[in-house]
Amino acid sequence: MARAARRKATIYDIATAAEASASTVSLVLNGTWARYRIKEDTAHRITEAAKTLGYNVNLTARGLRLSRSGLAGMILPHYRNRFFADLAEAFESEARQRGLCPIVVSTQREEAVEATVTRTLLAQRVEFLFITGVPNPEPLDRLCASATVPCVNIDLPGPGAPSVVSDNRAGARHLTNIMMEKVLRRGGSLEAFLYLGGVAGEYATDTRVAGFVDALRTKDIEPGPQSLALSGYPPGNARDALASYYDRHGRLPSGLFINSIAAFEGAIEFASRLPAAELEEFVACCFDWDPFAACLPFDVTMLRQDVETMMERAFDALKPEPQEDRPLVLVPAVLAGRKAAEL
Amino acid sequence: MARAARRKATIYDIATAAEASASTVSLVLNGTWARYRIKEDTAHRITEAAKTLGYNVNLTARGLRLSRSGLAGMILPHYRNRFFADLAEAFESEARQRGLCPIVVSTQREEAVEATVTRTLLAQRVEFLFITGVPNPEPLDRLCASATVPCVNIDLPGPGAPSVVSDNRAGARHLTNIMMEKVLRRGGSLEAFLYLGGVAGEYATDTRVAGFVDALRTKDIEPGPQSLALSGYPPGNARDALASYYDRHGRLPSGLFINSIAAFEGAIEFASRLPAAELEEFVACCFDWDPFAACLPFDVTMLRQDVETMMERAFDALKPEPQEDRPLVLVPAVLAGRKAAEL
DNA sequence: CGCGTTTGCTAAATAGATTTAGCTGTAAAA
DNA sequence: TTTTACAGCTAAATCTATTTAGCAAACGCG
Repeated sequence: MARAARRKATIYDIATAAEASASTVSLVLNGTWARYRIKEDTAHRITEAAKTLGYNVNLTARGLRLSRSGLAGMILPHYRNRFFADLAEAFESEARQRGLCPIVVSTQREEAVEATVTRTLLAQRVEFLFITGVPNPEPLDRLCASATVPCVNIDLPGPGAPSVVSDNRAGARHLTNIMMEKVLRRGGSLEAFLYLGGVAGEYATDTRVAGFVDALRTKDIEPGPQSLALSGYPPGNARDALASYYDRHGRLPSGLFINSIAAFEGAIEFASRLPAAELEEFVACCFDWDPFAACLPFDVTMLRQDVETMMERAFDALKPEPQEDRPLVLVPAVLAGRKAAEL
Repeated sequence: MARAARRKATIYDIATAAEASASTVSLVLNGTWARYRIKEDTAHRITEAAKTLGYNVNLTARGLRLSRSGLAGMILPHYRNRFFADLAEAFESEARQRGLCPIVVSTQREEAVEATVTRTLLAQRVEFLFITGVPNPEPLDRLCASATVPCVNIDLPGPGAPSVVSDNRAGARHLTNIMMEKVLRRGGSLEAFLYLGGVAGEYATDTRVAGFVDALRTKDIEPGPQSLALSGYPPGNARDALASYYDRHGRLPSGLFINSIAAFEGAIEFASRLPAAELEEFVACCFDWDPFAACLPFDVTMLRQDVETMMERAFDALKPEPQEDRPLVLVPAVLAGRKAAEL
């Protein structure tokens, strides 16, 4: 216990202990010793010494020598919903399978943070960077390009790098179709549909709205601007937008398309204050999944984005041959949760 | 555009471009040049060259030289609930404020993963490691100790390192008191309380159960083993445990104490299949918060663990003087969400 | 002029690993 | 006979940034 807080052991310490050179230690510890025909006895002495000294390789030194950090970077807005949480975990799992150490950093959707975090990750020499949920990834793509670090845009695409996104349009169409069917079966009106949340001009929102409109048009309904409440990300905005709709119409929409889970938080904040009877009269859907949201006391259909496949595609996009022919990869989303089973 | 994919610029490239030595470049780029009386003109030439070459410091090289990686490590089970998600974000924010790059890695509650991830982070030379949600952190604490890397146990404590946890007992007592009051006001029975979820023998569960028991005893009720369904973490287990209680008693418990959000997921899976009337007859609480869970169609009180304060305390525990006098820091949890406002 | 100080900068050591070239001698292949 | 392969290992170069010791020129002062 005497001098417990001494320096960490290095290959030089092992070399001394095992009476060999540092190079030999390196070769042995890297398992390349067979190729370099080092005597089994020597190898054994070295591994023993390493164990005794509690040796742990210094990846900083290795990284410097090899110009490979062994780090895989990803930035995302936050972890507070299942989409990003699952995305982060899928990323970690894929990175680890490839022998890389994942670094995931959240940026709270702040442009300044996005830029500084990207710069830091590039300075840490991450071997590539996944950029998730950034409305305009182009400046970040440029930063990566100037550092010659490959990157992929996820969820929100950009022209500066290969991009992987959910098939928003098809998914939204599907969700809307399901809502329409349900409303028709109840004898409700398709005219009173509302799209809630998201940001106009942003790829994900625009493509989902397009799918929503696609579906309604098949029933000869042309949703006007009053059917679109693109209130942004903050839950409070969605709550207020829904409250305002309720005030204007004296009731909830017959079909509510919720852009994403953040808007859902706001919607439910308002809706849960209404009498139970009113909730039974409407149908909702959300382009995201959450286990609790799926159990709320009204009819809600949720779509789960296929984050595992998205991650696989993102790693594919890193491969040597740049797939110039398909810089934008669409991944279908899947129905999820309790209500999905009933369909 | 000719030779775009060349090597990244180093201080040597800048030295060549600015006709100075690498040392001067380093001094200038680190802002220490005033102290080393380097001419303003030289400094200017160097910063210009750095900008032109798109220089970005190599933190791997710096880390090797300084024996400081600038990395802050944390492991946690997953990101899929607000507790861990918020913890991760609080950690990132605190780490960044200290000029460190946060590395958070999830371990899926698998011991093997916990060990290998810890080893990897130590090899990356993180400056310290926060160990979160690990039932038995001791082996990991030992790994850190043998690498002379400070660590802190969070959420689940251990004797091997300073620990920071929520004040589970006081929080559980508080929640139970609230439930008892509500049940009494409704004229219900305090005998039919159930504690659901958690793992017997695990610190968090045991201390929460203790608080639950504390509160009931003040009303002269001694909860027996039939009042404790410590079904573990998987939501499915909690669902089945609650279903089994329902089968045996023909109704839900009058007061349901849910150990954590994971068990809540299972509970709601079962409960949401019951008729609405049954849900109105019972009261629940949970030692965790979730925005959707708080809006479910029955009376639920949620406690939010104060992750921001927990993180502050964890960083405090890193300070030079080891606070041997209080190796276990208790952080009070706070009532949260919609129902909290009604109290 | 001589001695000491200040200015402005650089050479060299250092951090901990990886990898290539090479040491010396023998035996097999060309 | 010459070349090559092999044995088992090590010295030395390399990766990039930091930091200290110290050099040369200019300057000050009596």
